[in-house]
Amino acid sequence: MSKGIKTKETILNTALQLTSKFGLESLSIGELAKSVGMSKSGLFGHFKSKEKLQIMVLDYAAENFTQQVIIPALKKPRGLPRLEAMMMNWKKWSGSYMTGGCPFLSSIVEYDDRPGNVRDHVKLLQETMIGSFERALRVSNEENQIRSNVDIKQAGYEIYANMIAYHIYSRLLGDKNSDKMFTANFDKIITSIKV
Amino acid sequence: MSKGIKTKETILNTALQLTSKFGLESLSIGELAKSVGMSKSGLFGHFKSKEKLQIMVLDYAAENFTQQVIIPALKKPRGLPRLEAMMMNWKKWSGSYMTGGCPFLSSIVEYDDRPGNVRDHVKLLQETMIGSFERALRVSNEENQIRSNVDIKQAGYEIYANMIAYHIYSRLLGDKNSDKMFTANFDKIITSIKV
DNA sequence: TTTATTATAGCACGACCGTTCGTATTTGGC
DNA sequence: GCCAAATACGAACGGTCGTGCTATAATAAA
Repeated sequence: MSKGIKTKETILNTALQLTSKFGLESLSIGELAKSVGMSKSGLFGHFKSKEKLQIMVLDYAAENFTQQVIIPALKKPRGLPRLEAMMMNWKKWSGSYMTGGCPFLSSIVEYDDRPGNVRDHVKLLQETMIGSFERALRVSNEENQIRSNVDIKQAGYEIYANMIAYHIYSRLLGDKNSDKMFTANFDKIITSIKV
Repeated sequence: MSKGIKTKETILNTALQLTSKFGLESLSIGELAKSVGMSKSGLFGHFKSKEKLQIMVLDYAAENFTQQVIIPALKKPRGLPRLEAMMMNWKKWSGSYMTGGCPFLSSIVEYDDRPGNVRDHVKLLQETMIGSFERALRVSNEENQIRSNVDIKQAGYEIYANMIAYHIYSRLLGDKNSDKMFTANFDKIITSIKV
């Protein structure tokens, strides 16, 4: 492996941490270079623009998400157990950034009203994630774990809602019951669709 | 009324619109002055720092929220009808900013990991809003509209989750069914706690 | 080891940031 | 209409932003 992509990895790793704390927009090249310990122009050379850096950070986070949340869940039985594993993995993953929260959430909100490549990319990644949940739900349907008339998109929406709310309750509000409420709500959603 | 607070009102009005689109942090004094049509230093004189401007924008938005969401709902009967009215008013209110979404959401996410006055203020305002929902739920309890063993904090959490998810589904994902899913989820929550 | 390529640093650029200051203009009370 | 107070302006400050350019240092290929 060439040295180039190795430092790139280092940069993205630091960038992801900063993003999780300050958001994708506040991620500045100068500050990032300082954190990594290299010159601004040296770092800049790896990405040809700030926008490309942002998108690479998003992809890096997505890859991270897949490895930590999706892949391990595939070891569980198809359907609901797999979905539940995803939830638990996500909770652990989003809490694993000591200084910040889910690296996507800030990007979601920052760019939801700003057309452009970054917004498109954020949107794509969120759709992919929600798609994973919906797929698990469809499989649950095939396996007769949930009622056949369940509205899968609606269930995915509710699951997603639970994740975001948990994030805000635990991070902004600092509610010590947020873990309990997250689990209770997820259980409630599952109970409402189970056969 | 003195001219000073009249222009201040104008400034805050424009600032709120910009905030709803770009977030509190991206709100720059120069850009804001240009939008309002006055000099940067002239505008700056009304607020003694950027942080004070940000907090005033938050308070202005909160006042706006109270007037458009809470007050009108008070005309409805106590308890659940009032809560439902709040939801509908909020949906209309958060969609009333043509260019952006709920002016709070961006601030919530931007500042959830950054200690300081802005964060404290955002937190306070969110707690106040959620408190309004919880109060309506407690009244619903007194009026025997919901079961006496309902966990009010949990119900407030779920209602809040629905609001945030609706926002993201409609704004970022552009899902045309988000209205339907929002209503369906709210109804589901209410049904689950009703007597 | 020499060579070609890649990676990094240093410097400078124009633009914008929040903020301060001195000065002009406008306003409201008398 | 006068005068003090409130309001607005223009210019400038030290910083930081993203982004080029050029030259040097480290690496990979020959």
